[in-house]
Amino acid sequence: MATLKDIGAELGLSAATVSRALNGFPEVSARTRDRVREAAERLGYRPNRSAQRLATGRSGVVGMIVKLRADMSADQTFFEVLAGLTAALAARDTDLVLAVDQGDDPVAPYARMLERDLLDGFVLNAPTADDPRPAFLRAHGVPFVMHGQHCARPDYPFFGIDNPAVSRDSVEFLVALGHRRMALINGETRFAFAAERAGAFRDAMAAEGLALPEGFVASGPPTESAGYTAALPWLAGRCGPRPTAILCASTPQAAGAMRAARDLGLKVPRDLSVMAHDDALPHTDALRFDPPLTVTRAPMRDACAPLAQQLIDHIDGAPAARLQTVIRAGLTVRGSTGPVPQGEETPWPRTTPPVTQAPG
Amino acid sequence: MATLKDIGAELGLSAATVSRALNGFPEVSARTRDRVREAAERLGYRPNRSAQRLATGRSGVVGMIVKLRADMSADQTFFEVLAGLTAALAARDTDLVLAVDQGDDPVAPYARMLERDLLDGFVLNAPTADDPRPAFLRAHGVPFVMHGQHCARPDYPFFGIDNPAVSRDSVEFLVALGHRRMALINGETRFAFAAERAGAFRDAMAAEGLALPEGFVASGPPTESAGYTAALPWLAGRCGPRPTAILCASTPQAAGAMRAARDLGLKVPRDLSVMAHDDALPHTDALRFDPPLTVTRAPMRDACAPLAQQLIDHIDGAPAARLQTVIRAGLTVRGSTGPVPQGEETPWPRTTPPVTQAPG
DNA sequence: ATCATTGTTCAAAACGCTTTGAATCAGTGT
DNA sequence: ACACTGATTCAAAGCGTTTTGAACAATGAT
Repeated sequence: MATLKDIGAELGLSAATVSRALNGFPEVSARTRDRVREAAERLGYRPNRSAQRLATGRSGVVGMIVKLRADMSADQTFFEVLAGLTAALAARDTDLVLAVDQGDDPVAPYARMLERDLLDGFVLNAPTADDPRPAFLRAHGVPFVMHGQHCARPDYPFFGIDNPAVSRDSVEFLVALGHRRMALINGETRFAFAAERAGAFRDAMAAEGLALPEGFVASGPPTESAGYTAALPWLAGRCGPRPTAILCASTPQAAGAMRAARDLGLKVPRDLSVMAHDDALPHTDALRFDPPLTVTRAPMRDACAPLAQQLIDHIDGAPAARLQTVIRAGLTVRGSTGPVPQGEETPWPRTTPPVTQAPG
Repeated sequence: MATLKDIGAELGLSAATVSRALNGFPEVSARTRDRVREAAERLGYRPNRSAQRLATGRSGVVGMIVKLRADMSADQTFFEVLAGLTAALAARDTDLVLAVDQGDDPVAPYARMLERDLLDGFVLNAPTADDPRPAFLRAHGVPFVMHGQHCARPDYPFFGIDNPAVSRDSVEFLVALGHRRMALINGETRFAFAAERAGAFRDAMAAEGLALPEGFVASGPPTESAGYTAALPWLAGRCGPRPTAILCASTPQAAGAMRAARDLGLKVPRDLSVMAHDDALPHTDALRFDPPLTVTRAPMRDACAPLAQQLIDHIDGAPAARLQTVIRAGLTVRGSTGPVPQGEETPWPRTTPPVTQAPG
């Protein structure tokens, strides 16, 4: 295996110059750089990672904790993220090591990983509303990046979508179609994204002057059956006048809602509009919607490269404030939404005094 | 962060002695070793992995390729193995990095990983009958360990179970109960373990002088529906006299076979004996069998520590021949097997001349 | 001719560990 | 007293990088 010294000897240069040339430092002449690059290529030079890491003081390893369910399965998104992250991190000469965890303490696995190995940082995912991990890792001085965000304005690097906008855009879109009774099938409320979406959904309804009885906000996992179970009583009219539009946190939930409508003889979009947020996970792409589903869309796949980039920049010392990305999901109108049905333009009655709209 | 030199300074020793003391070399006196250990503990010493790796010439990283299905899911056993392996490898100061792969070429992902990073070795799993990976990795001089084995007598380190014995023990057990018509619901035939089990099943039947029409060996994934689909026509008598015992490659398949029996009004074990090989995966533990299932059992969880150990020993230079573990699955008799039903003691008719038993 | 300036390169130190070969020290037998 | 052991310990070299501080050469200005 060729080393820097070998290349230097080959060209009559010092190892220092060769190192600089390969790392693109400005003070080496263009001619030298080219000669070095050529020789490195020719000799099949591969930098020794251990030596690089020793010299730079970094381990070149970042960690991620995989939260397992009791049945030893993980989030559907896991492999998608794993594939994307390993590739993106590899491009920056960094390895990803995983630890699986089944415990109740959210920070314990991080503590274990920290004391065992020296990691350069962590990738966190699935933030909960009162997530203790950011404070814990900050206290230990460990860089990390979050996939998502656990509060509206975090002080750490993260990549997430504008969750309030998802709800707001959806409500406004439905209102423009004349809808006045919109229900929400949300994600699991322990997750921060779900809390944000629910809050913004309520705010948006209030901003439109529309009542929203509590019973018309459900929450559950991103499964077809969760969508079905939530939608069925609403559409059967068991909770009061049925909603004319249902907003779902995930596409499988939307599939369930549509099945509930079908079972009750309701036509989409004639009698009911259904829309969802779409993470564009490959396994849900297989869901064939009829009619095709109107969605707000933000491919999860697109998160990996920025996450890797931002984490490594943060490890390299970039301030967190510069490493925050919020993307706005785009609204794609398809066939599952339509104008409010004739005669169904009445909002729900107010069950409680109107909510005072939050400032801002 | 304390270094070896710090500890040496603290005790008036050289870094070399401290290194030896901590690594348990025999030439340091017991007193010194204790003092060093105490000081290391007190100063919170953690060895710098990069420095260790640079000095020893090893990267401290081993790789594993995760084969994904088209729907971005992996083997059910994946997380079980991941958790066990990372823990076992961590105990030997080694990290596991994963690469996910969806391609058709079995060796391409290994080639990619090799050229990108310098790995100390690989963990391979799910060997197929004509697995090209051992030859490829050997040609590149990369150590590896196999979970399972791709042929009867491999020349590489592996940890696997004695698959022929699984079939043999099961057949002999059923024969002892008087059964003469046994059918096999096997694993997917591309996997080596399934080929071994099928071969040994046929041999064992032949050794008992029993006919085995081709139609009574099925194969499929380890799912309940695969078991059901395979068993139903047999039990309905559509393929000739129905088997009095069914041997399954996995417990979900056994669940399917038992459901098929129930649907046809057959009682287990009165009318049909069912047994299976049990990998003891946690997600299948949830399967409640009624009656409880007779199994050959070899917990997959037990494979991780030996796999890690053998791989690292191999990297350290131990010869492959010393690093091969074959465990014999134990037979646990429960309620799903019983004596052959009265009047069903007749073997299947020979459809072809009796197979000459393979030597050995 | 001299002096600064800029651009390019180098030798050497550092990173923290392992390992080699030599040195020290106690104890033993002569 | 002597050399000879065996048990401990040490200083130094090395692993392959990155980075520092200095050196060198070419250029331009004085």
